[in-house]
Amino acid sequence: MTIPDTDSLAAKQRLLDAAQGEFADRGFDGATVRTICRKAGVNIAGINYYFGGKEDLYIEAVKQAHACAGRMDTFPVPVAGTPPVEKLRAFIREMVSRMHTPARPAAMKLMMREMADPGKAAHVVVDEFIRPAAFALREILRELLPKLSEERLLMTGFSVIGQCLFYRQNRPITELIFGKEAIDTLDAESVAEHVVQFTLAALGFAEPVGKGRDKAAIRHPKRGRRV
Amino acid sequence: MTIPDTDSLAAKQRLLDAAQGEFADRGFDGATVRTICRKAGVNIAGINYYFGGKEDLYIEAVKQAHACAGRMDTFPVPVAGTPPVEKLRAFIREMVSRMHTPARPAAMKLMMREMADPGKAAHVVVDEFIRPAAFALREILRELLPKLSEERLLMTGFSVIGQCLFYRQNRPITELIFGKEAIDTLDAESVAEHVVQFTLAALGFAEPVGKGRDKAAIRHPKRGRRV
DNA sequence: ATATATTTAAAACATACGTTTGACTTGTTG
DNA sequence: CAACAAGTCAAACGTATGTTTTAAATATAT
Repeated sequence: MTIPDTDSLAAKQRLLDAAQGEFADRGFDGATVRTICRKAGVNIAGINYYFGGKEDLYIEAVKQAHACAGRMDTFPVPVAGTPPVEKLRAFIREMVSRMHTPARPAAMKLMMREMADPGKAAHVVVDEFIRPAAFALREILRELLPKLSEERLLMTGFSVIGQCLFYRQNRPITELIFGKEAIDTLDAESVAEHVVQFTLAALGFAEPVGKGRDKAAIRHPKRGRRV
Repeated sequence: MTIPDTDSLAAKQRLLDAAQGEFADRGFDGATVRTICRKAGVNIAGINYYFGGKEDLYIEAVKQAHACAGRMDTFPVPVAGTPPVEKLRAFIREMVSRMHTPARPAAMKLMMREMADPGKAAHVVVDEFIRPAAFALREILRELLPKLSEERLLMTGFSVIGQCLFYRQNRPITELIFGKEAIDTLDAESVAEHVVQFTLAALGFAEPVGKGRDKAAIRHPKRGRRV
């Protein structure tokens, strides 16, 4: 029995990286083992040798992707006593930021693809990435709006997430409608600011959109409830 | 030259219907011409005979789908003089309704799939289905909030659409997270009501979520701006 | 009624895919 | 050195797919 040397480890890792890119760009069916192996500089047989088959390679690629993209439960945890409004603001900022300019675009792309129609690797993404974020948001909202029913709490969370996901899930379509240039001008900061204000206003913690003086209205609400 | 008789029309139409279902369920690559032909009760050669190939069949299926799903620019046009708030309310209701319980589920599914990663039939869907709706919404919002910049106008529209699309685009994932039962209880009416109130509150035309008396707050805003 | 065009049917074709095979190289161990 | 396992490689295998071909059946028009 030999301990795999650096070269073989590198081969396996190159395979995973190439797979991540190809699966992200073309999906499970669209990607071919031949292309992945060529991009990785590994022989065709390498996939079956190291992973046992295309499907196992895919699952491993998704696992690595979700690890690389950063886990949702590692959101910057606010210091104790942070007002819930600030927690919500931080959550939205982080969410929009990760959607807009992820550290590993291919990894994020692959994860989103797996979310779009969940396959055999979905539960991994959900368990370690999505669910913690969803529950964290729900707790923030519960703290913010204690009187809200569970159903409304759920839908309110969906309203927040829906806004954040929209720009990533529908970017190609929005570019087709309004032109690539118009969409490109919407940087992560602007989007985050907008979603924060839109959401806080909807919940009564900031001036309504179109009132007040934009960002100033967010930071110093005059009619918004205090927390 | 002969006019196609009813049987041949039926064969072509059966092919289109079967294609719509298969493409919707399995995507372009996942669907096979053999399965489509079998479901349509037509010989394998029929696809190439009637449409010239799988791809042309797909495009035709998408065209028929967008026609069946109802064109977005045929949204119930409000009577002249309708307050913009009412227009927005009607828009959201129609949008959520069509997303939640479409008249032709397969058709809607196929359209959403084509939107998710736009292919050769995307421009058809965009030109005749999506763009009119997007522009209509923008005009409603412009009328509602004349002072808003173009950029904010765009993002506000995205906030509305993002909420409406979320439930359809992410239903499988939400079911994985919160359980199928919890999601199933969110009927179209509840969702529409919530999105309407959330949005109107964000724009300053209704009570914030969690304040007031739910629907009553929507219909009789006390602090909301008058229109 | 005959000729022509249209439609249906079965089989074959060419290609691309995931996988497997078997030989060859390399590195470690007794 | 010999033996053995791990890694690498090119070639082949079996299968599924979209398409084409060829021929028969059916309908339409003159």
